[in-house]
Amino acid sequence: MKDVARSAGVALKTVSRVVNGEETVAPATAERVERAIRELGYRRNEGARQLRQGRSQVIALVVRDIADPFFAAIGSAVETRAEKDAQVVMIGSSHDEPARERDVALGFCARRPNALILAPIAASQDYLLPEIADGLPVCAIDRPAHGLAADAVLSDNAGGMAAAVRHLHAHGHRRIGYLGDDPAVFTSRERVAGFRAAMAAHGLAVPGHEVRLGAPNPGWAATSLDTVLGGPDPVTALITANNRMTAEVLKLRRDLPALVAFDDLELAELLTPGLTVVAQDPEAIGNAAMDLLAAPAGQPREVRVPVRLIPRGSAERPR
Amino acid sequence: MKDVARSAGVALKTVSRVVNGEETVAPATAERVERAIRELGYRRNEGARQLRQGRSQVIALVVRDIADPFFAAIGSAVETRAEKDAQVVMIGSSHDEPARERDVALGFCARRPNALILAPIAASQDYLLPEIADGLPVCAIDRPAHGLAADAVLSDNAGGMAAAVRHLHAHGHRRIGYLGDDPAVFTSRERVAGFRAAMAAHGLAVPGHEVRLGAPNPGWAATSLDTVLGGPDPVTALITANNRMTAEVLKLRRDLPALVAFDDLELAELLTPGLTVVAQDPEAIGNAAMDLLAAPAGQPREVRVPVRLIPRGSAERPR
DNA sequence: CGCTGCCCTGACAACGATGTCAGCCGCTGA
DNA sequence: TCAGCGGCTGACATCGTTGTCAGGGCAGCG
Repeated sequence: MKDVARSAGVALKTVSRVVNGEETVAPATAERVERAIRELGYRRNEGARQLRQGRSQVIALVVRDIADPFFAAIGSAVETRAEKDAQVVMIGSSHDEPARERDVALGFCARRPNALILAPIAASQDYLLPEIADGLPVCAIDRPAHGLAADAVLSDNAGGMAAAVRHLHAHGHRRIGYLGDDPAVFTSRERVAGFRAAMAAHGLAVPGHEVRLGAPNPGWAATSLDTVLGGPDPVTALITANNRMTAEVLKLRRDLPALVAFDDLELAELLTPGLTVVAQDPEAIGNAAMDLLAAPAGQPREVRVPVRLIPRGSAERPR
Repeated sequence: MKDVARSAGVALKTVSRVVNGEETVAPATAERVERAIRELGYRRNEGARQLRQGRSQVIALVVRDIADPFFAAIGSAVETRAEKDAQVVMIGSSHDEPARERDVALGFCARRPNALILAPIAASQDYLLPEIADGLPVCAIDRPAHGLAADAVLSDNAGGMAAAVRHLHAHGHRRIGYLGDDPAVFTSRERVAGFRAAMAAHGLAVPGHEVRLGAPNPGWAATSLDTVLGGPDPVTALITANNRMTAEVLKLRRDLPALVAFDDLELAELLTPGLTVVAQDPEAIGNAAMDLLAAPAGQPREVRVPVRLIPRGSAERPR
């Protein structure tokens, strides 16, 4: 900047004005400065700018795993929105480890981002309290944050399960098995509660052994499948409540009963039969988070993003 | 920092020393400072640090689309490596638009990252020359950069096609159709050249109409399929050279001939039959890029990352 | 002609951290 | 006793940018 000023024969401040497109510079002067900028290949140092102005034009995004298509899609939506305001996105993954969530989030905070979007894993995010006190807007996605007042954008988990049950019921199923995640997980609790409520609303019983909640690993998936399908009176339909469980189940058996899966999968339509899913809307989640952050409020807000049932065959015809 | 210094009764510089873990601070003093840091919730401002030290601990990553599983996996690998050095990752997508690639990359450069990893789209990346002159290490991935001397990490495209042809040949196929991307794309040229070379090496002819190169949209995929499968003497096997073409082809027909697809797909093993692919190794690409950037050299280097043929059924049994 | 007000420009301090260098203190050894 | 040294600490300048404020020049008006 100093070089530009010297080359154009003006003061630093004038270069600053030109760079920022302020109106109060004489056209001839601006022209000289711009030529110098081009000739010298000058580019503003955003770090210094951030130092002077307080916050950098950066959105920090902490997800569970950026390689997960769901979070990758959220990242894509956030990035598209950020770009409109000349902001950039820092992305980090917690890999479902609380300590890593904290380290990554605090590492981001040290860069003084404009806002933080976080998919909470840890039991508490109170480590963010100093940052929030310092004016950092925080928005939780996928699950609510704990230990602090932050906005949250969540999928309509219960509504999705209601749709799944309604769909299966409409296709004649009365005994529906449910394979979900560990109930320690917030979304798992919401989904299984939604499932039970929907079953009750249809006057359907839910025997204990037909709801299986646990970590979606191959072993647990296999025993769970045996339990719900193996007895004298097996279920005629199945709901898998997350995509890892869905994948395990599909790998284990070709002769599954009617199936609705929570979470869409790439190529789900190419399977035989096509996989009927309750799809979350990651773009909408990312956009909603950006909306909340753009319009700060005194009170923490919660946005529920609709999910959508996509019939593709696996739940519609008898096997 | 000023508050911490006052609270601990020391000078700014001493706080700085403690924060940076320098040895020359008396244990009692360090203890006082650390307590003050905890009590005040002080966190170093990385922007200011960057200003003083020249570069921030940031890796900039520009991909074609972060929602693409291939690039998401690269991002994940880069992030894992970066985290080890307390670096963070800024990710942006060019969405295959040259202007956007440039804007995103230069926006990142303004943050003075430690290094830039870029999946080139534009005809030239010479807009980066000033940054490189300023000491920014740049590494291209997926495709080489043009207009500047930069390291590159590329998949072994030709080797992958050789493996595909070898595999199909071993399973008795002599007439192999090839559906690839627009030859304006670097990887497309490498792959089709690899295909032709491998066919020649096996003494197989490649009639012109059996190689179809174009943008992987539904219309082009349909006419291409008709061309290679429709004549009096249709091919008995097919290679799809990128995952979008693969998806289009799979959607169009159930009764495909033997098929090898370049690029792995989520759930490819669950299709009927399982999809035989030549899988790229995005983690290895991300890691190789980080390796190159960590060990700068005078000369630009090129790393070829091996690909791997994964037989899953679509190429192994007659249909 | 002098005053007012506007347009344009520049000097300077400040953002938060760290590199440089100087200085204080107590101890060692002659 | 005192020079010298090593361990520890602090004052100050600096990184690149922008907010604040002051001031020069000129047109318009009385």
